[in-house]
Amino acid sequence: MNFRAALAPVPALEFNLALTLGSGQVFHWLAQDDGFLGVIGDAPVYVEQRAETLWTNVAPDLIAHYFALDHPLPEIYRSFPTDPAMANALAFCRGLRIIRQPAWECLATFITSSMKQVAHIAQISHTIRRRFGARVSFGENESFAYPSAARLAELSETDLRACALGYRAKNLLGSARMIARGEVNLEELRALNDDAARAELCRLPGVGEKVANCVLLFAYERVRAFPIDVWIERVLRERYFAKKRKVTLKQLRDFSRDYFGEFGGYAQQYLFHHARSSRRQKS
DNA sequence: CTCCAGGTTCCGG
DNA sequence: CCGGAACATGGA
Repeated sequence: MNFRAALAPVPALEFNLALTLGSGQVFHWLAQDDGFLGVIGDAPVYVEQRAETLWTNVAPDLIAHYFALDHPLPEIYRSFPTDPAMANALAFCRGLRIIRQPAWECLATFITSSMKQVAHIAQISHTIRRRFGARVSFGENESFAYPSAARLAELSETDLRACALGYRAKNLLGSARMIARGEVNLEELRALNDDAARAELCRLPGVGEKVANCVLLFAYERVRAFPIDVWIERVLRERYFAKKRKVTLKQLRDFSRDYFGEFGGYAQQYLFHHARSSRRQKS
């Protein structure tokens, strides 16, 4: 591919690109050549990793910001609790970073994530992008930006159900319309503390505590947010409450908030990705 | 065919 | 606050 001759370098210490893109926090990147093809906002992006350097067609600053290359991983690792489950997850996920996604596309994809496998979420994301998003390209590469809330707001529920969304179509449409009308302002959320921002997100249809925490973590840099999905719930019950009979969701929430600390979101993502990877290996 | 997937919402104890 | 049920779809 001729475009690869013009790639610019971005220093990237303590970073594993493939691990980060494959960890279930973002869903639209596709493997191409020795790297990945995707979109950041409206910019078509190719990025590949060679040792401790990323090579890309876009501005290095854009890449460094999106992949959160400024997050202090050594400090984050030191903050992790020292228990066997966490140690295994860290050994498996070293170099995985929590990235900074654009808020709306992160929110929208997690609204469509409920009771869906990661592969399905990616499939839905690509269908919505291809049908309703702007086509962007550089050289021979073509990608599709995620359609804005205003764009989705003008569609019908039938249009979205045709993307295999099922009951999630109503939620995505309802949220897009509330945001398009200005009833919820995703930019103003940045000024709020975690609890206030979470409460604001939960006003949207299809957004409960888990989805709100994913959005806080993956789009708002709230690295303490600890989403509890079926995988993490299993990990917590099996590895941290092994002896207990009845453990409620509230107990799990309280425990994880206190136990995993100021970078709990990182701990959560490492436990999540490790659990999911090792489970799929077995079967 | 059955089971499950990065849940949310509503409803009765 | 807690447990159950309904809600769509597709892969294993």
